[in-house]
Order: sequence, then C-alpha cells, then structure tokens
Amino acid sequence: MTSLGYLLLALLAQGPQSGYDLRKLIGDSPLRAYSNSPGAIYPALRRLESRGFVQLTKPEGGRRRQPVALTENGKESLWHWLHKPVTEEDVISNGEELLLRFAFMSPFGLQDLARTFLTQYEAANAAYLEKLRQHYQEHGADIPLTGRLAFELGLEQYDTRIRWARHCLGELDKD
Amino acid sequence: MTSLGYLLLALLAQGPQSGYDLRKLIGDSPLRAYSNSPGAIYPALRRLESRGFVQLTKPEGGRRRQPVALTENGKESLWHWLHKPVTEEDVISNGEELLLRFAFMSPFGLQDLARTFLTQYEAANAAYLEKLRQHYQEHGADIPLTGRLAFELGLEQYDTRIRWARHCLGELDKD
DNA sequence: AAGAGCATGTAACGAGTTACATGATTGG
DNA sequence: CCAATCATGTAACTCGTTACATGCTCTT
Repeated sequence: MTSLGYLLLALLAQGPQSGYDLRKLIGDSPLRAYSNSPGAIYPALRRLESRGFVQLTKPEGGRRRQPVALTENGKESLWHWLHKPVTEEDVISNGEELLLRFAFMSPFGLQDLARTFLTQYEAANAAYLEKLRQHYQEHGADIPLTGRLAFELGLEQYDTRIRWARHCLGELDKD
Repeated sequence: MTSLGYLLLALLAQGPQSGYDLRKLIGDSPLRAYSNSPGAIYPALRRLESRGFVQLTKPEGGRRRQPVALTENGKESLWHWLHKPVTEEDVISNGEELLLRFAFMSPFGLQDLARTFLTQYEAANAAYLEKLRQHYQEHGADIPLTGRLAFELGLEQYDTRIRWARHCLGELDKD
C-alpha cells in the first residue's frame, strides 16, 4: 500500500466518489503534492479493488462516471493506517504521509487517536532534532556555507513541527 | 535525471569516490532521506556513466573499490542543475531537491548563484503561500479540525522557508 | 584457514510518469 | 452536428525497493 492508496481510501471514507471526482479533489486542493494523473489514479483504484478495499460499480452504458465505494475491509485498512505508531523513520522519510494521516483523523476520534498521534509525533521529531543538532555540533564547521544554511532550515522545520504539535494538543484541550 | 543522480554528481564534485564511499556519505549524514541501498546507488552510477557524466575506472583484480570520477560533461550537467530557476511547482512538489541544490552551491559562486536562488525561492514560496492562505479563507471552515490543523502546519512551514531565505540573504551580505 | 565485514552487482517487483486512445455528453 | 470537454483506460518507460549473490580483504 502506497500513500496515494491511503489518500484515496481516506477520501472515499466521506462517501462514494468516482475516479474523476477524486482526481478533481486532489488537484484542486493543497493535496496537489500528490499525483492526480489518470495513469496514477485509475490503476491505484484497481489495486484497491483487487485487495477488496473498494468496490467499483460499473455503469450500464459506455464510459461514464463510475462510483467507487469503500468496503468494510477498506474501512478497516484505513483504521489500521491511522492507528500506526509514529516512528522516527517516518518523521525522517515520510513526513508528508504522517501529515496526511493526521489530516484525516477527525472522524475517528480526536481525544484518543489524534492525541496519541501528536504526542508520538512531537517525541519522534524531538528525538531526531536532537541527533541533528549533535551532528551539527560535530561536523557543522566542515560544511561549506550553503550546506550549513540548508542544514539550519532543516533544524527550523523540525522545530516548527514540534511547536505545532504542542499547539495542537492545546487546541484539543478546548473540548 | 533524478534527484539521486544529481546528489551523486554533487558529491563527486568534491573528488572521485567509490560507490561504497558514496553510500556511506549518504547514510551517515542528514542526506539519509535519500536511499543508500546498493540497488539504488550502483544502477544510478551506471546511468550516469552511460550519459557520460561520470567515469568508472575498473580495478585490475576482482571486486574492489572502484573510484568514480566526474567528467566535464558531468560538471556541466551539475552546473545546469544548480542554475535552474526556482519555480512554484518545484516549491510545491520538489522542496527536498531545491534544498539539496542550495546545499551544494557554495563552490559555484555565492554572490551570483546562491543569491538569485534565494530570491527566487523566497518569491515562489511567498506566491504559493498566498494562494494557500486564500484557499484557507474560502474553504477553511468546511474542513474538519485535524485537517485544518494540518493545513496550518503547512502554512507555518512555508513561512519558515521565507524567513529562512531572508535570513540567508542577510548572511550573504556579510562578505 | 575461517569467518566477519568490505564492495559491487543483479533480478523481480511495484508504482508513478508521459503520452496516447476511446467513448460519452454537452454547448453552440 | 461538430467541437470541446468529460471520464476512463492503457502501454512503454523509468526508477527505487527488497532480497539475494558474488568475490575480495583482513583479522584472529
């Protein structure tokens, strides 16, 4: 299962949609970091179907809107994805997917799911940031100027994530 | 040419290295977001060779360190990559690669290359951030809580980039 | 001499890109 | 009724992943 697959499941959790609808949704929103090309979407939907996560209902005529619905298996797979623990590896290499997961958590329980996500997210980012700072202390002097500056942006980005996670936990307390 | 290809060219610009050296360099540094698996590195080096960007010198015996050197064509390709203009599309979908480019600019001219990069980078991020803010104004109310919070992190990240670019321009003035 | 780690290679597979194809619907 | 656009599909290609294979070097 790839990020795009889960994105499709998450979008379908809000009700059946056609492939075309999904393409529009992705292309017209900040999700456009993901691909909305037909060559990505339709094969992805077929894969989801072959795994039983999704049901395609063929229209009678030729080439019209073809609604896709989430199955029970699909719901379950989505649930597992949303509940996966946040690892440091994810934070390093899959930052986008983590954020995607969080963005679609609302219907599945704010107090449990979202809170533990944020706690783990903050911890994992803090742990890696600490390693980065250490690396910077040791090797920062050897790196040429632009490399050092790029490194500093990296540090800032992780710091932003940590502050954001704390801010979100505060927001969730307002319930 | 993929990001990994340019990363290899950039690393080789500091002198010939073996594939194994390159793998270590990538795995032991904050570049570890990139793959350092043999199945990625060695085929990538072969591709660079087949395009004439790199020269592999076979060692006489069997399976030993095999130094890889940047050719003139390779230097030129690297130069073009570093000089590519920063587009809004890059900022949206290729943020990592942009930062990679900047990180390796030092030897190629700070006052020209790095300055124009930063200026374009700031402008492109600001332009997209403006669109994101607009989107948030119009549709923010319809998005469930975690989606909205994820959106806010996105906004923060772009803002961080912009502040960083300005800070860097200030640093470059200290020459 | 044996085994751990060094260094490179490769095959099967999955998934996205680009580009093109195809049939239906709608507007002028 | 013709063109534009809607909606889906597909083939060729590229690249990275995973897992395994191969041979060398160095230590003990």
